[in-house]
Amino acid sequence: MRLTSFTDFGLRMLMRMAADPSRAISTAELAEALCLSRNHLAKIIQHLARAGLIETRRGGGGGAVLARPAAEIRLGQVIRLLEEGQPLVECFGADGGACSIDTRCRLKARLRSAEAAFLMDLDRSTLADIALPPLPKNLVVSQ
Amino acid sequence: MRLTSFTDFGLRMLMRMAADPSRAISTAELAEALCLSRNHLAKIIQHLARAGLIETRRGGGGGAVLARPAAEIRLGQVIRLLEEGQPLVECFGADGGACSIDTRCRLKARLRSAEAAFLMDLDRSTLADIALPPLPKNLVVSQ
DNA sequence: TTGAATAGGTATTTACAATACCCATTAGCA
DNA sequence: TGCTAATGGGTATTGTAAATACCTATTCAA
Repeated sequence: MRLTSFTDFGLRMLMRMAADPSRAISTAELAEALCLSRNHLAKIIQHLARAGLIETRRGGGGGAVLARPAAEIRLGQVIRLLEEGQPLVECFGADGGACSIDTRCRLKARLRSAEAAFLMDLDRSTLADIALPPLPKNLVVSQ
Repeated sequence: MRLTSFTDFGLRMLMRMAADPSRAISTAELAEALCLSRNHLAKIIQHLARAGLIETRRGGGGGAVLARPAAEIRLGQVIRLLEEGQPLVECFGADGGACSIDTRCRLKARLRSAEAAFLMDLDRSTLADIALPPLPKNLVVSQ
């Protein structure tokens, strides 16, 4: 069972934004903080923005801000979003009709149930619960 | 969130064995039934056998049989086994110590909890619950 | 003792996540 | 009204690990 690094990084970005919700953070700043390419990170930002989780502003002084209070953003929601289009097993995918077992398969329902349990458990927490405590300015983060 | 095809096929193989638990099924037969390469499938068999879930016998008339009654094999158990060594996120892996957030990370615990919820939900079912009903001999499975 | 089957290592292929690059667009500011 | 800083978004490339294939040794039954 594996989440994509897309999701992994998305979560870390949100954790950082939640630590200082009033400030707009640029992709460049986030990329440096997470030791990640700015371009890749920008893709995740765009995805989150399109989903309405964050708001972005272009131009000087621009960047990304949480669209809602961190306490109103549930973790399950975030992961559902970032993992969307990633099927748990092949036959859950868009074209997953080639299964020879098909209708007689009693496994599918149980996998779906377990997936729901996974997400529901995460929904018990919000972004506010995992926000990064802001670092003291003089503390250097070792890479 | 994704399971490997290794796990996917492993489950399907077990479903089939559970449908006819007294019979030893050869890898060749299973491979044909699942439209899968015999070699690849053999790897999964070996893994399951080493874990004690099934027993294999070489020589003529050999094959694989469930080592325990299907009703005693829980699905969570199977998936834990087949997915072993597959970390949910990078920092859960063996060398996942390079995280800049590290000790201040309050996400890890929640992910672990959700993963446990996923497996516990699956543990509510056993192999017997998802055993394939045996196909009538005259019915051809379309590929 | 022969043939059918698993055991298991190694090599190869392939798919896709991850990354990099480029240019358009937008907004603030002097 | 330019200039600069920032995102938007497409496309191309790379890298890695899963998936597959192949080969040979070993084991067992008849």
